[in-house]
Amino acid sequence: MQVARNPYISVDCVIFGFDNGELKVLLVHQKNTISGNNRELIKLPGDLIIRHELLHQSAKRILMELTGVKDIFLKQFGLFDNPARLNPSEDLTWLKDTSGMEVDRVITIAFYSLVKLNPTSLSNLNISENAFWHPVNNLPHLMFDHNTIVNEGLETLRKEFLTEPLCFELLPKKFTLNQLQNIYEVILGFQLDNRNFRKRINRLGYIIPLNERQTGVNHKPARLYVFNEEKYDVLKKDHTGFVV
Amino acid sequence: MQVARNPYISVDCVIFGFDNGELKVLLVHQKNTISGNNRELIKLPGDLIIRHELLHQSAKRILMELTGVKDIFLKQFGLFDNPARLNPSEDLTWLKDTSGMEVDRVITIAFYSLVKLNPTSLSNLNISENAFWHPVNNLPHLMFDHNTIVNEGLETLRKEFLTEPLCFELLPKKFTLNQLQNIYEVILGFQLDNRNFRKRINRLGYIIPLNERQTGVNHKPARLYVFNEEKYDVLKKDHTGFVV
DNA sequence: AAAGTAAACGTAAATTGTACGTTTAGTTTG
DNA sequence: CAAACTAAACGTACAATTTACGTTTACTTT
Repeated sequence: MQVARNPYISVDCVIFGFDNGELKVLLVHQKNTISGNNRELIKLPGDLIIRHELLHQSAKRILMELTGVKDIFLKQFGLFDNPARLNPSEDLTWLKDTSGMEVDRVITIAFYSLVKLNPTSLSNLNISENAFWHPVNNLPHLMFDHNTIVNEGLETLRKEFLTEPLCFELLPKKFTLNQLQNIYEVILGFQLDNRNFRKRINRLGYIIPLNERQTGVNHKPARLYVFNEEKYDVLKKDHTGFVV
Repeated sequence: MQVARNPYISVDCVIFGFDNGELKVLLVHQKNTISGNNRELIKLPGDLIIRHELLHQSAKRILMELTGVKDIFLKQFGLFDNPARLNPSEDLTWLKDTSGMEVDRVITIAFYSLVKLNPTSLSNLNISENAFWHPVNNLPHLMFDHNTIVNEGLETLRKEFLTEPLCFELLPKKFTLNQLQNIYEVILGFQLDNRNFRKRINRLGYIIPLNERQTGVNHKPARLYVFNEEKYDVLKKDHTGFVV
């Protein structure tokens, strides 16, 4: 803790990981160094900000230190400022111990992100032995108000998933329609009709079929597609989609 | 400035007012008390937060002091934390003068709201002579990064307007379909076909026709409708509306 | 009584949504 | 090498919604 922190403002990151059909969250197992307290402490990745640091930078720094990942998209989605959100006897003691500062009230700004986990990337977080992925369902008890933060993050993710092309964060450059459909089913939480899904995708005009096919599968190989962001931007511009 | 402030965190409010077909923003004209500076200072309603205050409370307090309005819905939509957002020679001087504190960096949390302006309510803000409504188009130069904050607030408003029943914030309990349509046209910024608009509304199932009619108009009086929030909640629950 | 004004109803074609059945192209197995 | 297996890919019929218009109705003003 060499660098000067701001004792009033922290950042917490809700990093969702899509792991082969299951949605997970990145958590950190905090070694409990407080004397006389033996409870397991689990929390979201987060920290007090450094004095003149941009909050996006704080979030990136925290993730970099923890996982080694750079260039992750991060979106601010919430503010948690209830003065009672820190348990005075436990959380504040912990904060004082680890930050070395007098802390009386901390507001936290929450960010979320969505990354894909697969054998070659993040599934094995060797960088920090304290970080681990946990399914979003059946979360353990987290420190502070972090259970609430995860739930609001999940709500935000589902909402944004319907209006932003977040799905492509989870796909390789070239993907099959079934991979795309699977992601929708996992995030939205229900099944879609494959035949109607294909028709819808083909109508969109910005998910482009290639003359390439899947390899290494033991059945008819599927056609590969790419997302054309330029076409997306043009076609979405005059899309009203108004509901009420 | 008797109460202890937190010198790192402020709140800014982007209050949109719907004034008979025109969208306005609430601004405050700041009397310039800094010696040797005669520029007009205009800004959003905002302030440093009080030490242990909830940020929603800060926003409500600021609006109450300024306009006398209570019970306004407020939604956090943004975070503005660029250390360079305050002009050191001008903005920081002003902040130090008015708050009486040493200030080196202030992050601000932005909230927005939407209220209706009409002769009997807020159009004439007698409560504070410094507050005034200004059309969202052709905004003057505002202090700090407040022009940016207004623009992002407007973007958020338009987005949320499409998925949340915000329009009813602007309507009396009983309203005509043309009043409803007018609000959509002003906020979204384009015209709608009246006949198709009526059909869509009738299909929704939560905007209920009454056996009452408009009075005091010099043409065929329109039927009055009410918004049924309970039906809305039920009907919206299983509305996927997914777009990709 | 006629003209003016906005409300309210209606209709036909195109597009999209929904619920299914069938065929195709590859791999694996006997 | 043919049969079985697996998932991909195509198709069809009907319902619901969207889109672009024309027409009628009810009230006020001249």
